[in-house]
Amino acid sequence: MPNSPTVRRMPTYLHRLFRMRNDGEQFVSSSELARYLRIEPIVTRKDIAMTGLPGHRRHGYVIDELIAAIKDYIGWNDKITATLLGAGSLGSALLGYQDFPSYGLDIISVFDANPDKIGQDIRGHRVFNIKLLPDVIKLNPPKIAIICVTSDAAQQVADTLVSLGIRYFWNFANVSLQVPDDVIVQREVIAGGFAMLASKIKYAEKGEHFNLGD
Amino acid sequence: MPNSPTVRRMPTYLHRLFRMRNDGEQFVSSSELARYLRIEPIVTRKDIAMTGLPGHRRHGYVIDELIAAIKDYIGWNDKITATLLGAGSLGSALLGYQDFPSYGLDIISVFDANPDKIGQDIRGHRVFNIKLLPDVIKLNPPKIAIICVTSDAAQQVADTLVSLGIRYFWNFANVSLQVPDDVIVQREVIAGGFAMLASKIKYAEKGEHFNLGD
DNA sequence: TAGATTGTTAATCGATTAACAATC
DNA sequence: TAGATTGTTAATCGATTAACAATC
Repeated sequence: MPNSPTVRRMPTYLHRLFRMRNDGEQFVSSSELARYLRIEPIVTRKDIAMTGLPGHRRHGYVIDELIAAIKDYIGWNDKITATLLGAGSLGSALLGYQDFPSYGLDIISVFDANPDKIGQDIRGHRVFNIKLLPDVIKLNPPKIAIICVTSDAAQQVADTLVSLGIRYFWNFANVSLQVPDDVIVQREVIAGGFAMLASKIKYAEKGEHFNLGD
Repeated sequence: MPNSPTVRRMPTYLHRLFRMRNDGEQFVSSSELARYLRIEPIVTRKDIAMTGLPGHRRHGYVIDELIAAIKDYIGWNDKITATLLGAGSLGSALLGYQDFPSYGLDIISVFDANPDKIGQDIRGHRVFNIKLLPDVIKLNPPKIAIICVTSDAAQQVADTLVSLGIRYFWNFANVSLQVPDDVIVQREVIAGGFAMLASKIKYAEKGEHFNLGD
């Protein structure tokens, strides 16, 4: 039932709403939020309608209520525990992502195969030897696994995690993980974003026009 | 004219095709690629049709030709020069991204405001003081700017870059940049991916069903 | 009241899916 | 020939956009 374009716009609304709340504002209109995202106000109204929150004609939406409604809609009121696989550059970057706690994401264990990394403390997280994966996960099972290992290693690590009962993955490796049907994988395709930009550049320079889209 | 879902699937096809080529294979069928991405073969055929490459009935597509056609379609045969703003954890992670050169992306300058970072060498790139931005950019103008500074600083940095003539942005900051209409911004919304996963988890645990989607 | 804003219903658009023809 | 695969055309589905009614 979650609708992808709507859900993906939600964090951007939230970011703006936090700032407005900080500035002491109480109400926001759909056109105000839409202008910031550079979309049509009707899209924003439809998005907000998905959360079930009613607005106030003539005044818009109550910012506090809207923040709560959006957070609830995208599941950011629920705490989600995670294990991070791979403490390389991308993994370390995610460990330093200040916003994660406010998203409800709590990284409770970190693994790497590199002896230089094992035992180290990265941003407050002790890095475990990936050989200890089964033991640590059994002792302290996370809800999701964040895959930041190399593309070559990703499938094997995923297999182990599936066998340990992990059913949700956030995959930053540049592969499509092969998992059982009841396992949910969210892929973060950084190459896909760059492909969009590169092809936009290519067509823009040809003078062709196209929808901005995502 | 580039179609978003199609373009975003292209790097995943490529990844698989590189591996197949490595294994010495010459032909690939749409159903083979589709199985890997867990989509319907007709989607793959439509995607490939966008590139204009004809296949061979009974045999599928010639892998070498398909790689070339996809790379051309998403602009990965053209070299794109970039400047990186922000050498924090995410910026450093991108500097270490081994795949970028094969995407045609060449980071030619790196900037940061942090005195601890300035002058340092990060993965072979000297970090410049962001105060030197105008001088360095004028001397060696990049095609795109990759924004990895904090959300607070992103808009100001973008304004400067726009005034220096940069017209393409890849934005990893969690804000919607306000730029002139002729400037193209590709946003990488990591929070959006997590929002998708979190709401999928929420609905999955309620026992509700929904399209897997992205 | 007039005006601004939400919210509903219908129309449009674009992407996916289905059916099947073409052909190697 | 039979079978596998591409490729075309039409149908469906889902998201966006448009029009406008409701109401504070």
